[in-house]
Amino acid sequence: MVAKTMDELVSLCKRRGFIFQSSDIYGGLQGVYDYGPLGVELKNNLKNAWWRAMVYERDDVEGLDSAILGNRTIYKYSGHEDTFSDPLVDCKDCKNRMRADHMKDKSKCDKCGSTNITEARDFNLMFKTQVGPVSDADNYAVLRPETAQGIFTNFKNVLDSTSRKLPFGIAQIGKSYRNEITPRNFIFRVREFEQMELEFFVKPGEDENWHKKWVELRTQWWFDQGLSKENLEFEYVTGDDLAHYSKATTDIMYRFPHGVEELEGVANRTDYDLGSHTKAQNEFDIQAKVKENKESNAKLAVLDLDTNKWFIPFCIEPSAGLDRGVLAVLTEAYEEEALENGSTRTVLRLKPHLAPIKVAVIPLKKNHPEIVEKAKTIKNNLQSLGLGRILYEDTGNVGKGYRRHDEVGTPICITVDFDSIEKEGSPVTVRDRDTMEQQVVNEAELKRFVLDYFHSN
RNA sequence: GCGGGCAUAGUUUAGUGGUAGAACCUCAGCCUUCCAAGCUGAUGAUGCGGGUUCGAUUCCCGCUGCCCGCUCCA
Repeated sequence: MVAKTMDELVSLCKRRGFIFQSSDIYGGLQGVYDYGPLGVELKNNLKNAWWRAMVYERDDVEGLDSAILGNRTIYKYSGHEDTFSDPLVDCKDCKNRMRADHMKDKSKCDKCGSTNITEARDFNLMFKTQVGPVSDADNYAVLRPETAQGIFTNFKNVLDSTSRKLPFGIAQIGKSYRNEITPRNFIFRVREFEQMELEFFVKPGEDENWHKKWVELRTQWWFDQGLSKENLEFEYVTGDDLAHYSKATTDIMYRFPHGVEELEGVANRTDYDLGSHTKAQNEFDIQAKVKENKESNAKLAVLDLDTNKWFIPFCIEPSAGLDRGVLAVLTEAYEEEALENGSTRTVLRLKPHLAPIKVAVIPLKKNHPEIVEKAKTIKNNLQSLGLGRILYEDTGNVGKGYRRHDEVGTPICITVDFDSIEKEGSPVTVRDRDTMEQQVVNEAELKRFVLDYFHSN
């Protein structure tokens, strides 16, 4: 009995404190959302899982946290100033490209008069902001439209400080900003969003194999986050649909409530970015079509030890939307389960490592001092394991506590009852979210039990 | 950006030109020895701004936000 519409998710997210409309008390701000008490836990858990897999568990990736504000010159050479501009119309016949708001006749190509033209396509505007006290139209910085450029512009810094050799990657998680014309579908398409990007640098010629490899690795990672095979698809982006920097892109698509859409894009960015940002471009055999650059002060190249020649690496980019990941994980986990007695329960079957609350400790009677004290002691002991948030839960009765935690995805609930304070070994009841089954565990074994549970799931 | 729809407690909703009822949730207390039980009580809403009117949550206009289609690509 799976029931999941976007409305159901939005409602649950607000009710339980995962995600709120931003600036809500002043009418909201289009395409901007805030993460609440449980949302921040879920998002951080997903983020940490990515960082662990991409940085800690690999020997060929370094981390980075670059600034959101950037010198606009970065985006002149990255190609974003040209492509993230005003709404454009393309003529399919003569390939003429026009600004929609400057066209003489909105239905005809200015150049050849053909009516075979595309809709006005908005290449998302970048956000600009004034830096420093002087207001000057030319004196502005931009909010990055992708975290990637911070990686390319720090390429030499990272190389110089870590003595990396190809192939190697630089990983970054952070906010990006795009002035989307149409934010839509909850946190799917928004103006402020968070990306998890890896730029993986390889020798030209090895790029296509690495591209394939990264699609596989990233797909497996999404499975590890609980997404099921039947809800994932691939889309091979070709021709005009490719981004300006890409030679080939494979999109990892997920079946969201509103349709099958991109969760992560794995692009072969070739030598486009380093080639665009490097100085002395003509010293290298740059394959991508890049703009002439006389402003950069660094060579973004590596030395080929075999030929003793400097060259610009190719770059494979797995770029995932963190907010989209949160939405996918929530979509996958949400279930209205029909119970035998005819009632239903809402349960978020999140992978334990993603659950916002790891364990809830519930006193059977909230006004029984000894039971309450024992429950709080157990809560504190489990908290010290460092697994994440452990919650002392004493609202309502036990059944109510279970249902409440089913709904937010807490994998296990521990109930402290009279046996726990009267019997030898202080047994408590451990109740499983997915099966609703219970088992008795002595207090002394509880830490081990919980650790084992989270390590094996 | 274009076209269409919507906006009442946290959620789901009822209703009215005379300033709003409910259910669930939440909170306090009682009760309760394991799956949203019961009893008592409590908090809480007409998105924002203007107009018409004696009086607007209701009618009109504007704004904002959300949803659907076009569009998109993290």
